Amino acid sequence: MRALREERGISLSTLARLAGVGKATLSGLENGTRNPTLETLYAVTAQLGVPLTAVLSGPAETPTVRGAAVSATLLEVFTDSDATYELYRMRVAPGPGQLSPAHQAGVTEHVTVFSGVLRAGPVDAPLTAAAGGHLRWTSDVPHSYAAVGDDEVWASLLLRYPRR
Amino acid sequence: MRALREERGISLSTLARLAGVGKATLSGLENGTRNPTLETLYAVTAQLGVPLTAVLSGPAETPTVRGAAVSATLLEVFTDSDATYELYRMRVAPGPGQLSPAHQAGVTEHVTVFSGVLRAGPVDAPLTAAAGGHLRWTSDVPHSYAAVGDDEVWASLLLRYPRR
DNA sequence: CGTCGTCGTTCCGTAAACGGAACAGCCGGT
DNA sequence: ACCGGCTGTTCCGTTTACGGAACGACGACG
Repeated sequence: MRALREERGISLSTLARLAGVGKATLSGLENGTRNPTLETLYAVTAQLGVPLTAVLSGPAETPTVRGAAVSATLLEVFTDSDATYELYRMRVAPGPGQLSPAHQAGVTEHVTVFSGVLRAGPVDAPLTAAAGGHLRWTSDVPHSYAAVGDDEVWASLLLRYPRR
Repeated sequence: MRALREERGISLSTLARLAGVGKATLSGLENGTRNPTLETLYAVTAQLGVPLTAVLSGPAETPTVRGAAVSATLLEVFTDSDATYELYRMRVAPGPGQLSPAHQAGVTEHVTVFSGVLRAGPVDAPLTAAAGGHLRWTSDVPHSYAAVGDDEVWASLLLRYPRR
């Protein structure tokens, strides 16, 4: 935490002012003598430009399963300027589902389901998620997308390309 | 958060006892009327068997306006390992809307609406999007989220932090 | 050697998060 | 209808995290 601040070359006083927290708070936070609220912690991490998870010792495991594909309508809504991320809005119609070939190595797919039930992932071991669920896998193998049941599925699809 | 508990079939009272926190605390936590300390949050998530990152959400990104009902619920679904992107699933309830303070300079917000009509963006010049629409703005100024009409809004929220 | 500016820590009154208890609502059994 | 046990919410006194101010330490400058 302190390291994050120091490698940016800003003082405790400055960071406290920028983040809108007291110096006493930030000092105690860096020394581990306080038990911060989320609000406080976020104010500081946001100012440092890192997500909360960057300062939490949390495991944040990555249950990487492989494969998945879209049998759906993809609407590209955003591509990052340096093209390492692509965000899509996805609709999967009821039916037999669709297959997607393997992407380049290192590509990760993130799917968040908003309505319906989606079965997606590697063709040999697909995952299932209902509304609110989130799936993740590395898409360097063939993968599939299918709506479970009679309802269409709406979801967001985020493609993450490896840093070049 | 509440969903995590309910899908395990345990009551609020039971979880509070197992996690060693007060029922009032857990109740307020699930309803977004508290700003929990890390200690409290960890006690609960550890008992649920999920990492802290599984429930990190709204209060941090859109700090709960004290005394007011929270109208936007954020569920973090994914944080990139190098911490330049955060993907959220967002629900905005009908009502007066919710304000979010300015983020650090250079942060861009991307919102894709899945259902309902969302009015969001800088407080002085908000944008509107219906299902399928996409909004984007730089979030270094205060911005707001509000559902237009009587229907709740479901959307994805992508936060892009500047490359360091 | 004094003075100034900034560093990070500590003190302290205030605001709020905390746990326990009391509460109303709902069900199932008698 | 009555009760006992459960649900989740609200009330309230205690604890504690909060920010502002005061503090000593250090370095730069005259």
